[in-house]
Amino acid sequence: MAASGNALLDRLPGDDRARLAPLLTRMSLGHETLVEPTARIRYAYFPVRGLISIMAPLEDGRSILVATVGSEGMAGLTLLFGSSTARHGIVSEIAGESLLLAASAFAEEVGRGGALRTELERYSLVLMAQIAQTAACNAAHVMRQRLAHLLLLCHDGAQVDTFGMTQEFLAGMLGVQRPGISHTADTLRAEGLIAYRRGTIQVLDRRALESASCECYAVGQAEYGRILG
Amino acid sequence: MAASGNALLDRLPGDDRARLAPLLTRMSLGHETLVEPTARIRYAYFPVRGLISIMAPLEDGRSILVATVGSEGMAGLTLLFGSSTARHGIVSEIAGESLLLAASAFAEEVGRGGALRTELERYSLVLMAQIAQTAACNAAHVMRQRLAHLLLLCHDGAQVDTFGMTQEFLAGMLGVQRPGISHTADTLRAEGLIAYRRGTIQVLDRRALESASCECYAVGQAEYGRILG
DNA sequence: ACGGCTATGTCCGTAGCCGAACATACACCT
DNA sequence: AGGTGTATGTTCGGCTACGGACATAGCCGT
Repeated sequence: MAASGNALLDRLPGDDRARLAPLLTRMSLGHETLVEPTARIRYAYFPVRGLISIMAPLEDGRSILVATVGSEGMAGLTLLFGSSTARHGIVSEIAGESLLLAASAFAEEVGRGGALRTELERYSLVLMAQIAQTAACNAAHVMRQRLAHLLLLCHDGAQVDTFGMTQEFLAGMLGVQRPGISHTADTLRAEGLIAYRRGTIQVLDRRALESASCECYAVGQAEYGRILG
Repeated sequence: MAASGNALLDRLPGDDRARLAPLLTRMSLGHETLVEPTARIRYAYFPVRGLISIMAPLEDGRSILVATVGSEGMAGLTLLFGSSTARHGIVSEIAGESLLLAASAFAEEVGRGGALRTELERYSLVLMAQIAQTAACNAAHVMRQRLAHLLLLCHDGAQVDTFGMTQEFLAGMLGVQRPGISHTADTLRAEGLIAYRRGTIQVLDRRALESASCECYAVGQAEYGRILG
């Protein structure tokens, strides 16, 4: 069977994948909200390209990024533990494609206690570590580091150097003012790390971007490798 | 059977509790580190009094609070998903008592797929929501709100109005400078919300403390009620 | 009673970010 | 080609917290 492009699915044994394959629907996602906070989660999302974000809503109307999901993971993980009501927003931030599995089919599959359940339980550890790292990051690191971190995640998700992303969206995810992003992005551009124009960002020097980022990007990668690699 | 004092355990059916009871060891905890990051998790901790914190380590040596565990929860939750290596520090911040369950006995019990496993899977949703809220909180709220939030959590854990806690520890948990806590705590004292002296804090006006706190305290309570209440 | 440790109070200059407004300029649509 | 909407650039004062230092004072030991 051909690889799906999603790492969680592609690590499953052949028979599990064969059973799941006909239940998966491939869908193109732009920049759009997939699930609003407090809404019902209708699907589990397995990205193959693009970037999905988990956003925590605040009373003042803002929503802050707490984790991202690319082709290495799954969005809608609370379904695994029987909760089909979203506490957080699930937003497609970078256009791409995802494999969708209806909540009912998902529940049936993980109820079998097979490989997918085991895989997702481990993935939940990774996600929890990522969220915890974000919490520490938001308390300890400055905007330049956090922006570089986020751009690396975007770069990974997009799987190409150039992807659609506005400063407005970046500011919203980090919970900072848009002019702050404008200024910080400008220094990254002046240093040759990135280029951008009206809604499009291009990564020019990924290595330097990793240096500009805080440790949190590397920590996330390492945790994934430690638990699921 | 008498109530253990830990809400997770006390919600279990009688036969599950009877099976677990002889395996639990009651232990007094002061202000001490229970598990260092990267160390083996030897026990699951079910607090009955006191407050345990989950701390995310940073490269610079600091550790930031990402969640707290009181008598409503359990520390060492990664054991549930088969990970016995701690990514985060587990620290007893406020003296109290916990029921300890050895990792091997814990694994055997949750391997049965009984009530404890179900309960803990739901609790993991609560914990994940709490960590996500901390991430948003650290990005969006000022020190006064965050300190009030933390003091409320301490108050809940201690179960009395007066408990041992230094400004140094508070500063470490929030990832801020100690003089900042000194100044902020002073304003709370001037307003009559708390009193303190050398390592001891007293909550005088809990209602006002809730008003001074950000929404994050109430959100945490609500999520617990929604998922486990 | 005394000395020493630790917790707390206080100060200062500086950095980072907020909050808000306004100016510019690109891209799309007609 | 022109108009419109949106993305980006830029400025400003003000506030919060940093980072580091030093002073005070309560508590514990001997």
